[in-house]
Amino acid sequence: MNDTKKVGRPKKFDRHQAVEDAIGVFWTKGYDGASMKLLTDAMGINSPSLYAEFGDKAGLYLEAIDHYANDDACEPLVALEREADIKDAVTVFLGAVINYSTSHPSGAKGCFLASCVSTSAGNVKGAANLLQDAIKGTDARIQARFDLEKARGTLPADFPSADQARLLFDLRQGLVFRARAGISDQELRQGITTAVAAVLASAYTAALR
Amino acid sequence: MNDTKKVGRPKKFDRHQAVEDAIGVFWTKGYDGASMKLLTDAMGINSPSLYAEFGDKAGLYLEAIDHYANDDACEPLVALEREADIKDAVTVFLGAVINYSTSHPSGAKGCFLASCVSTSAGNVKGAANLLQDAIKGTDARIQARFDLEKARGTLPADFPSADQARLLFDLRQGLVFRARAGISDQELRQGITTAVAAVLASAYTAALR
DNA sequence: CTTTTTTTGTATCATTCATTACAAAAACCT
DNA sequence: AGGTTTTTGTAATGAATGATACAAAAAAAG
Repeated sequence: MNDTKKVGRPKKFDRHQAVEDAIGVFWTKGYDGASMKLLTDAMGINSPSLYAEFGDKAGLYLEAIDHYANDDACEPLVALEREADIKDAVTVFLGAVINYSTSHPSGAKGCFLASCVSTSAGNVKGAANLLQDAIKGTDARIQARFDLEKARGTLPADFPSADQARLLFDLRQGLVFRARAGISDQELRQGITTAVAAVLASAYTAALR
Repeated sequence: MNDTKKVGRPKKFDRHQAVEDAIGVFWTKGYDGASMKLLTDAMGINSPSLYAEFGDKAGLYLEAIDHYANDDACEPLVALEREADIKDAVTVFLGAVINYSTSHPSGAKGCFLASCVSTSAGNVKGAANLLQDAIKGTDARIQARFDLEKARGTLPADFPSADQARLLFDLRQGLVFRARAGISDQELRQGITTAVAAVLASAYTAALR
């Protein structure tokens, strides 16, 4: 991208990598638990560099949230969009959520947004807004998959895709909450079938209403 | 209970009230964000009294979790058990969750367990275990209501009450997550009907499987 | 009334916190 | 090479943190 040679001593760190390292610390320790020492150690930079790059701790945090929320490569969502069959898609989505929240490479459990940012939402200015945007963005991305399926005729035309999208995402919060508490992926997986049925059930019960 | 006169200067605080005041601080600020100053101010005691009573900050925290998790009077659960009709019960349960997580008297948003304890689960020794117990206890309490309904014949005998209980509780985490992010109770309420249908749908779709 | 016991209140402790001053280092520019 | 610019690394800042020491206070016991 912007690898154009600039005057002055070159930076020793990659901005994206630094933010992702910071996410790992925030995610495991929470905003207040993530001390500058933990952050700089994990990011491999020293505090003056951090301050020059991100302003302050809160600035880094907001950028971490933004980076995390706008990561189009989020595995569960990609899986939801990848699988051809809608039932498979929802199933694989939930499986990916469980993988993600129980065995993330960073070692963190749960979800950065649900298990860290939510706690800090009222305490770090700007965090709540970013969190709301992330939630609504994910709702919309899930709904888009359902809408696609309606266009294909695989889901009935009156399938309430917005409602069911929120429902699926809400269910996900329950899974990552359990994962954060230390419940095993094996135990979590037992609920997948039920959840898939609940999310897609309105396709079958619609006629009954 | 133990109001038996004891020798020595009497305590100036009520233990239960102090713990509940502490919960309010932890809930809004998180474990690390809840400083001793904030805690002692809210509890109306000074730090030596706090340390004498609870050992240290972590001790107070664990007691707060225990107190919160074993509160049988939890409004949403009481409502779930109170309503005669099962559909009404689930509807009122979710409504109570929304009230609770958007307008709690303490001013805190979300849920103490989902929006505070979950973040600290890996960082405060003992918290994760208490959290798991709280989750499984709530699962069981919800399931009991479904089982009661099966015994009454209102729900079919093959209604998967354990699975649907976990589903309902997971859905709840999604609601309190949204509440913590600042989404209004009005907006949250729009999803209730869909959620109720999803939780009880297997009663109607069972025949189709 | 004195002693004993327990809690309170104040004042303080060493640590850790987020943040910054400043000089050496490493690049490009002329 | 000499000058300019930007980042690094070290070291230090004041403020806030969790936790205590200790004396005064308030009750029952003797």
